[in-house]
Amino acid sequence: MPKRAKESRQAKILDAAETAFADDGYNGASMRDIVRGAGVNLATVYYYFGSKNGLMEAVLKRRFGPLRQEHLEVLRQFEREAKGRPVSVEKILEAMLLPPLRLLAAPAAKRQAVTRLMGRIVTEPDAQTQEILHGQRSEVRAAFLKALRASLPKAPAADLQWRMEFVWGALAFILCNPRTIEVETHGACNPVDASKVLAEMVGFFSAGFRAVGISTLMVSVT
Amino acid sequence: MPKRAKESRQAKILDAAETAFADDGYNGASMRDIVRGAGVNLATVYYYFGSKNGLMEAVLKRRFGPLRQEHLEVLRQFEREAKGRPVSVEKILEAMLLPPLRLLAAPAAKRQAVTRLMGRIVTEPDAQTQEILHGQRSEVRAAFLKALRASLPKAPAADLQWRMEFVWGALAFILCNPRTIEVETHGACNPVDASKVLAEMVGFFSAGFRAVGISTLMVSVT
DNA sequence: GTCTATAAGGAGATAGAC
DNA sequence: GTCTATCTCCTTATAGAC
Repeated sequence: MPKRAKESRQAKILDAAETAFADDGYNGASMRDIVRGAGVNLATVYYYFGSKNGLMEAVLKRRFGPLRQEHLEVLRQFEREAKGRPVSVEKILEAMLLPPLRLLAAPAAKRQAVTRLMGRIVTEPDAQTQEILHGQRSEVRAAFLKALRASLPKAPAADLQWRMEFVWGALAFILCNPRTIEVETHGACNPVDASKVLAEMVGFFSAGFRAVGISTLMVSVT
Repeated sequence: MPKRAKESRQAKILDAAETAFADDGYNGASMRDIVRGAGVNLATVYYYFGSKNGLMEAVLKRRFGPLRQEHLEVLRQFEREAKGRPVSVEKILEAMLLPPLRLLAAPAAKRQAVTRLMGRIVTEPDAQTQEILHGQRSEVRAAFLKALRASLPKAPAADLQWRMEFVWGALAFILCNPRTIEVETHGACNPVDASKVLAEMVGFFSAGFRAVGISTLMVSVT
């Protein structure tokens, strides 16, 4: 059996699994759904991936590995372009948002599954899943936090961290259910138009970052 | 059997179900887990709620109904206080964020389940679940959008809608997994401190809203 | 490497006694 | 209203032929 055929077989399984996990979640998707979608035998999946958990792990690693790399590469590229000066908040935000949003511009068939899975995974408190991502996330977060601190040296560190969390949250929300957004806004917002989304997010969040520390209102929560 | 006992029985089931659904998701939580947590017989749940889906519906309605009411009430209160003038962006944000964040300040035992369930539900693309929330969400969104348009009359409507989606997304993220945030920020961010979170969010997002339309950068996404 | 067949158990839901 | 017992189906996973 040639190597190309093997790889295509595994890729088919990963594609089907990605779609199924994105649609129904880890527990909701069954191995039988997945093998039906991939057009392979049930035992084949266990031969290649060992277990349902192993399959999920492979699905996540295939996507989040390259994404992490791209995140770090784009940021480094902007740092090179800045030639020693701190990178602007706008550029940092672009580096945070562009790699994931680019997935929204992927071919239609795969697009929805990839992004929904990503958005979903971020808010899925399942311990095993979280652990798979922890290492990658920490590294990316640390890199962006460092860039933000250099760019906004006067801002308290905790404020920057909070704001970064808000950005990740908004991003996850967009990725997770673009359809809902389109429906709830009666078509005014079209999440598939990635460059528009990027522009909106950068404009919105950069203003927020630049205002850090300006107004600190306190409200009692009772 | 006195009415009080009945209610307490149903409430116990709802509490256990809320925790289970928040922990493991709809598909991951089993009816047997739930009855174990509630200390009741399996058949009791079917007697009161008919099916697993009916139980989920009841869980959601118990929380989202009052939340919707509170959202609208707080906004109306601020509108009264503004005496005909538009409500400030800061106040609108407070009205959006305070009711859900207040749940973070609830008694520790229930707190986590309620907020995680809410955060999770928002990003759960399950069709049935989404439908349960659609009506409530539309009404709340419309009310806040109207207030925002009155407060920022020069801003393009689509921009305001995008920005509102970002706020909901960030909120869902905080509610969903406060623990992850605490861990990933090495304790710098403490999501349980609701008034701090509110202040951070209002400060961040109000600056973003006020900057609407100022800078519209366009980046090619390729 | 790929298949069939099946093990072993958990799921949602219900019938019917009390 | 509450319980026991059970039905039926589907789940993950594996053993073993080819």
